[in-house]
Amino acid sequence: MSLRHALLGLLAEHPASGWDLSRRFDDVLGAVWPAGHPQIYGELRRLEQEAFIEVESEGPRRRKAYRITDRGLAEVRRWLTTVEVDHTMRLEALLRSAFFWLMTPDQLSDHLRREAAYYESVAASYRQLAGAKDRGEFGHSPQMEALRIAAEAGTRLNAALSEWATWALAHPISPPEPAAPFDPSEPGD
Amino acid sequence: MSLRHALLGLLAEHPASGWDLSRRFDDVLGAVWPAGHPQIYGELRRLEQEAFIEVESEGPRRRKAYRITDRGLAEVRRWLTTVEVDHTMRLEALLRSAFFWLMTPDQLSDHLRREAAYYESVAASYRQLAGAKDRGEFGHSPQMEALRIAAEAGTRLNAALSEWATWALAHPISPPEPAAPFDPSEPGD
DNA sequence: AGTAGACATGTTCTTAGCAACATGTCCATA
DNA sequence: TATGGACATGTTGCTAAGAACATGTCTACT
Repeated sequence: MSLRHALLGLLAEHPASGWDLSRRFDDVLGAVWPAGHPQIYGELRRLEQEAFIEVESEGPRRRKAYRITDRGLAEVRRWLTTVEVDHTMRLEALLRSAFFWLMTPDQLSDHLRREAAYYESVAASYRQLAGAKDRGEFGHSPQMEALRIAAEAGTRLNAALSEWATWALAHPISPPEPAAPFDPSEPGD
Repeated sequence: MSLRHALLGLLAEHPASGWDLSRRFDDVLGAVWPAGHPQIYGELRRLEQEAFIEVESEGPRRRKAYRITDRGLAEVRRWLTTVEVDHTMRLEALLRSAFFWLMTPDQLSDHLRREAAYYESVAASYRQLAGAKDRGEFGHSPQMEALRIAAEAGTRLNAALSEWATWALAHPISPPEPAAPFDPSEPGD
C-alpha cells in the first residue's frame, strides 16, 4: 500500500491531476511500482477525504488538480523515515530460473540470450538518462537529483540481471541425470 | 498468476502436499514470489480440477500428496518456453528513492546505510548457499543446478542494490534550493 | 457544422493476495 | 492420561490490482 505515499510524494513536488499522476507512473515510477488509473483515482479520493490532499483548481474536462496539505506532507515524511522498508520482491524472471532444468539446453540458452538482451537494453536506457542528468540537461533541483539516484539503481539492477543471464549461459545445466549411455571406449569409474 | 506454474514446477520434481509446497515457498521461492498457504491450497484445488495434478496418496492428518500429470508437465513446459516473461517489478525500496529529496541529509544517510547493510547480508547468505552447492553439498541433480543459478541471481541482485546504496551515500542531494544564506565573505555571483 | 482523436475522469466486475480465524491430528513428554 | 506443540488443511472476509466499460470535453482539421 505504498501507492498513497507515492502519490503524496509526487504531489509534494507540485500540484497535479489524476491524469498527470497516472502519466508519471506510466513514465517513471511504473518501472518499480505499477499503478493503473482506476487505482490512482480511487486513492486520490480517499486521500482527499482524509485531508492529506485538497483540490487546488478545477480545469476543463472536469480536471481536478490536487495540492498536498501540511498533514499530507508530514505523512510522506513519516513514511519515509519511520516506516520499515518492505523488501518483498516479485520477479517472475527469477522464479522461472528455479525451473530451468525443465527446459532443453537449446530452449534455455535461447531464453537466457533474450533475457540478457532485454535487461541490457533497459540498463542502457537508464544509463543514458543518468548521463543526461549528469550533463545538467534537467536542471539541478533536489527532486531531479533524487531521480538521478533512482536512475542509478535502474542501471545497476538491470545490468546485474543482464550479467547474470550471461553468466548462466556459460553454466549450462547437465542432462537429466545418470542416463549417461554406457560407452565401452571410456574408462570406467 | 505464475503461482500455478510454480506449483507445477515444484511438483515436477516429486510429489508433495500443500504443506510441503507452502514450506518450499517460505524457504526458497518466497524470496522472488511470495505465496501464503491459503493461496496455495486454493490453487491446488483448481489444478486438480483441471487435471494438471492428481492425488498421489493420502496420509495422516488429512495429508494429501499431489503428483503432476503429463498434462501438467506439458503445461509448465509450455509456460517456460512460449509464454512471454513478465518483467514487471515492484520494489518499494526503489520507489522510495524517487522521494529521497523529502528527507534530511541525516535521515537519508542513515536510511542508505541500513539498506546497504540489509542487502549485503542477504547477498552474503546467497553467496554462502552458492558456495555450498559448488562444493557439492547438495548433490548434482539438474534441479539443484537450477537453484544454483537462482542463487547466483540472488547474490548479484542484492550485491548490486547494496553497492547502489553505498554509491548513493557518496552522492548526497544538495539542499532544497536557492535558500543559500547570504555570506558577505563569499564573492557574489 | 461535423468529426476524429487526444484528453480526462470515472465505475464495474473479477481475481489476487493476505491476515485472521477455525478445526482437527499426531507425537512426545510430564 | 493430559497437555503442549508441530503438523496439516481449510474458510472468511477485507483490500489491492487491473481489465473492461462508460462518459464526456476540448482541439484541430475538413
